[in-house]
Amino acid sequence: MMARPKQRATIERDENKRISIIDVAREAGVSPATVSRVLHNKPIVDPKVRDMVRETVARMNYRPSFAARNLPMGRTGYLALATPRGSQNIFTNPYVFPSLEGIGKVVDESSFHLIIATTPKQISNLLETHAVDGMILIQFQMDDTEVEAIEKSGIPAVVVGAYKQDTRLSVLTPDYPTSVQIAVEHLAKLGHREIGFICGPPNTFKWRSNQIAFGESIQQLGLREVGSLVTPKYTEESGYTAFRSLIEKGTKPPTAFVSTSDNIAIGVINAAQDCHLKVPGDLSVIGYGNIPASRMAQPPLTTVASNLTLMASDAAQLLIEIIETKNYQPRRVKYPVSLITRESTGPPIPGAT
Amino acid sequence: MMARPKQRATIERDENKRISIIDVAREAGVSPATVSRVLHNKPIVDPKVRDMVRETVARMNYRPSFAARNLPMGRTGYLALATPRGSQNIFTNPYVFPSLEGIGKVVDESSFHLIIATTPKQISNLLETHAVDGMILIQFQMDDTEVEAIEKSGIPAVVVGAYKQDTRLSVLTPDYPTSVQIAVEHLAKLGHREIGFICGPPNTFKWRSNQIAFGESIQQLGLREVGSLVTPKYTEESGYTAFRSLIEKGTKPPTAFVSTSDNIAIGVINAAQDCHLKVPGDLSVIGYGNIPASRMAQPPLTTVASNLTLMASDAAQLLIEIIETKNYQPRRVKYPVSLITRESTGPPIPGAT
DNA sequence: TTGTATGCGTTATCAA
DNA sequence: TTGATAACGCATACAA
Repeated sequence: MMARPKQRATIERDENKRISIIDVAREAGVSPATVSRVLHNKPIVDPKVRDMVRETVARMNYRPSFAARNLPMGRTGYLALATPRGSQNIFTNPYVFPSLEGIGKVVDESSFHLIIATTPKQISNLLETHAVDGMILIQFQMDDTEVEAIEKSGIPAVVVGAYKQDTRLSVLTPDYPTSVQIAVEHLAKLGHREIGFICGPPNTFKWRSNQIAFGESIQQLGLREVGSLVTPKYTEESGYTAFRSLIEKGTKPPTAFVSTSDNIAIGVINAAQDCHLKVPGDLSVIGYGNIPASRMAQPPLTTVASNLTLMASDAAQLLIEIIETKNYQPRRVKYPVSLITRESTGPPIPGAT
Repeated sequence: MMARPKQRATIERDENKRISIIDVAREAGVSPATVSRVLHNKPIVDPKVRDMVRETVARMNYRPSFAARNLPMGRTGYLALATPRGSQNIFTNPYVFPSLEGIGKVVDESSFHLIIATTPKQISNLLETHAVDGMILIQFQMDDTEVEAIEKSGIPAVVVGAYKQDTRLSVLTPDYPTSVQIAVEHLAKLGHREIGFICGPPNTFKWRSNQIAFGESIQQLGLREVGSLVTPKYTEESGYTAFRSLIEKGTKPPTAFVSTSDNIAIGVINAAQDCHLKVPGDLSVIGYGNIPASRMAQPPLTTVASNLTLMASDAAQLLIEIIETKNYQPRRVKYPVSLITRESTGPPIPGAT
């Protein structure tokens, strides 16, 4: 009863139908298994047969189906780059492109394709349909509800950036504490005694460790923390507004700010200049991220850089390794950061205004 | 690893194994077919059975496999956004994010997932493995060799931007000729009589139609074309260098430039200012694209805008329609453009320098 | 070294 | 209304 005769015999070729490995096998006069072995360069096949099959494959212009090939192996062959709020204005989110470059290099040389999910819905769809074998997570915040779903989905995932301690995911992080420390040290060396900290929104994973690092650095160098600000977003507008409100409240600003975001730092500089303060004479500002806009700022922004492209390519590599070896041991890697000195920092000039 | 006999029967649940529709069927005491019918809300199923199956699905937290579900339908369920040179510096390629936003909206509401291919290799891999059902093409140039492969692959594809006439692909294009025309008219109205054109690299699809449109506009308004430039890239550096070399050759520049790229225009402005020319007093400049940087430029750039997000979402919608209806009739749609007047254009001031 | 047979997880076509 | 069962296109134990 399983020998149900096929409607179509071999006589007529159906133009609409995809050509399959069976067609190739029949044409070459071998079994599908042999064709498969040739396609995968298995050594246990007769060179003559191999060449003949290869010729047939080429002549018929046969390409295996990606989905069908992965199905028996219990995988999809797709990875995802997941980043909520990803399609926002690029000035507020300049982190995806460098990541894409790093991931692209790895994907190029792998057998995987790359999905991009830039909305919560796309991310949860991916999870629910089992449409990817693993995920790279970028720019997630504590209140992004998808992290919960990802954690308990069991899907392999690698986080680039700060993330919680108690997790089954692997995490590749820039050395945020050191980034704050070298920023503070740079300002101290220039002669600043009163420094403010701008840490961005508190609902981010890096917030707490940065706060602690700043406090410690300040204390170690015998400086005073003055005029620190909290901003609701990592945007220029956020930084601008925060500084303006500081001034409007009549608070005397410090002589320097350390920000954990270039965008915020640029906003602060603009606000300060609009308040007729000279940067860096009256106010020095350090950012974080070394985004393209930081180089273009007036004055060009001193900032702390990490190699996001490298981190992303390492993340992709690690993710593929996890998928292929099924070694789900979470790993944590810390990446070095470096200070890029430009013109937004300098010695404080008392009474310059 | 395939026909490996199961060590354990139904008694103990194998944690490593994905739960399949068969597991659910067995648990619910029905056939897989019935479960499938419930999942697809087929009306021909007994309400009691339906509810019971739904409950079982929920209890077992069962999610159908995306790949297995699409395989019998002869499709993959994935679309691709393809853009060569995509991971370059975001300042030279600010077009992908708005596109991503538009496409994301459509993908969110569809049953498709979105692949992103930012290198030639990723694009050809996609083609060769049949890993996507269709492609959206952005920022392709005439000498991108992949267009040839895409054309003859037969895969459904929609191009956003300029593209050749003789093609089986659908094309959604901003109205480039009008963009040039309104730019020239704006300058004429301000009193400019000698205008230069900067059209970017000649190996792009929009080059020729733009050139023609500029010539016609100039002629119709009785103006003179002076000091037109060709740049090898759509970058700030390109624009900067081109203008500097004009000056260094001793050529007297026109009083205004129309550029087909914001990046180039910004580069020209910087070069002019470095040559001690006032913008817009000595030189007015119009760009194209309305990229974020155009608003931040000093002075803010007058430019021509098109709605890239809308075009991209329309492209995604059209692509899905093509795939689902199998109507491969190529379509062409032209999208309106509008002038955004900022401070980089003004009346020419003779002898201002 | 090669072919056969089975499984991957689902949908669709039957027959019951 | 439901249940077997054949595809979908491929990879791979196992037999030959």
